[in-house]
Amino acid sequence: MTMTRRRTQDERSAETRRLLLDATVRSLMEVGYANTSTAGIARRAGVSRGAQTHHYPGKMDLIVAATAEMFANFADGMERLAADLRAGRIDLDGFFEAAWDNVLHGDWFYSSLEIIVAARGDEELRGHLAPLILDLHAKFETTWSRSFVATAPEVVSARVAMNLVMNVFRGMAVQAVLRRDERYFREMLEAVKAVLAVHVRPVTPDA
Amino acid sequence: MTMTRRRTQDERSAETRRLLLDATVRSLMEVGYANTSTAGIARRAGVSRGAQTHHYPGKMDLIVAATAEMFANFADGMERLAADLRAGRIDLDGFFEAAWDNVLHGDWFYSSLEIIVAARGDEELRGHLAPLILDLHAKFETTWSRSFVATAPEVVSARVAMNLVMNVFRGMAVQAVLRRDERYFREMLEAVKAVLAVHVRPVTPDA
DNA sequence: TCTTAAAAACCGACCGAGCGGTTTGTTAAT
DNA sequence: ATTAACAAACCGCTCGGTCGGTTTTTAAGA
Repeated sequence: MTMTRRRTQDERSAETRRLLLDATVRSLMEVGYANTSTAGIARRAGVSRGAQTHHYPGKMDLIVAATAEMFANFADGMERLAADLRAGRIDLDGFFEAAWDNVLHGDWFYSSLEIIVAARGDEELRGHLAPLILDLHAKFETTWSRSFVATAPEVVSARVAMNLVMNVFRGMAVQAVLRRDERYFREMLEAVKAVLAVHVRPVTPDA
Repeated sequence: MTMTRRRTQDERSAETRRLLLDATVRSLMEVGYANTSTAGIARRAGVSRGAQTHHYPGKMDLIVAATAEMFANFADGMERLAADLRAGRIDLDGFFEAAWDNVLHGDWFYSSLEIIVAARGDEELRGHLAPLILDLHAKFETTWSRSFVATAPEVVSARVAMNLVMNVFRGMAVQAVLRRDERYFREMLEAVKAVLAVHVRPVTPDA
């Protein structure tokens, strides 16, 4: 028997919740928000619908909880990447390459795009998501301002530079849905690096 | 009676199709793709469901037809704007302001965002939309290359510069869903203008 | 330690609503 | 008379949400 006998209630809850949140993100990635159903999530999680409704009574609860966790994971990942840059383990070029790869191939961007678009016409969902986004954005700014200094802050501040990059990445990732052109995106990425190098440079390890 | 008697069949069809396509875009704007239904479109159009199914048998037909028309309208609007720039009726600053206003407050961006996101998980829809996007993009490039020249083409070509701007606008518009901050977007827009002015300048009227 | 009642986790059937699509019938143009 | 435009009822299906019942864990008392 591979069965784990007598798990505590907390363990059972945590396991089920984990399966459900992972399945929610997977469903958003695979079929999008419009085609994501509570039944589909439960099926992907390998959990009964009863268990799902017990832990997350409504669809909204699932989406919001999954989003909150996903955002936290992404903020952590970016901070780790920026820490590598500050410590000199990677250079500016490697930082942008990794960040873009994370946006394009990670779960975060397209999952959040799905729920952001869904939130546009859903007052309640928007109310739940707005604070999560604000929090994520604040974390980004902290990470970025610790990692970069502007060369000419009066023209383009470090904060504005960060948002420019984020917005270019966002736009590129949206475009990538209907335009799978590796060369085009490489060209764009190089241009972003070239343009940004003028306005911002990574902090040098002062040790 | 305000009734128009004895309209020709073509007139009746054109009118009904127009009402339906307009209603489709309105529905996408108001409730998003996920909550857009054929019945809702017919209701918005003030047309019976029978008439709707007669002209556009499936939901896909409505979406694709409305998208095609919307893209064409947007391409025309941009070309008109660029023509104003080339003719000296507006300056570079006015061009970017109008373009951004069009993205943020026009129907085009958010409607197309809805269907692009929906297309990500829908093979058939993607197949219908991809050529429309390619066509729109080609028109953009023509308009842009007639209106701008790169100052240092070997670093950032005019084409790349255009795509950078488009992608920044895309990203900003996505962000605007959950972040209604006029000052922030003004700041970003000024930065885009400043950064781009280095790499590109409008063609001067040669007359 | 053993018993047992309560609580929590879990299960699956059920429901009304809304969906996209089909079909049958009616009105208007040709 | 023929055809296109329009109308509305209908169908099978899936959705999110609800609910009564079962199993597992927990905790209190003998």
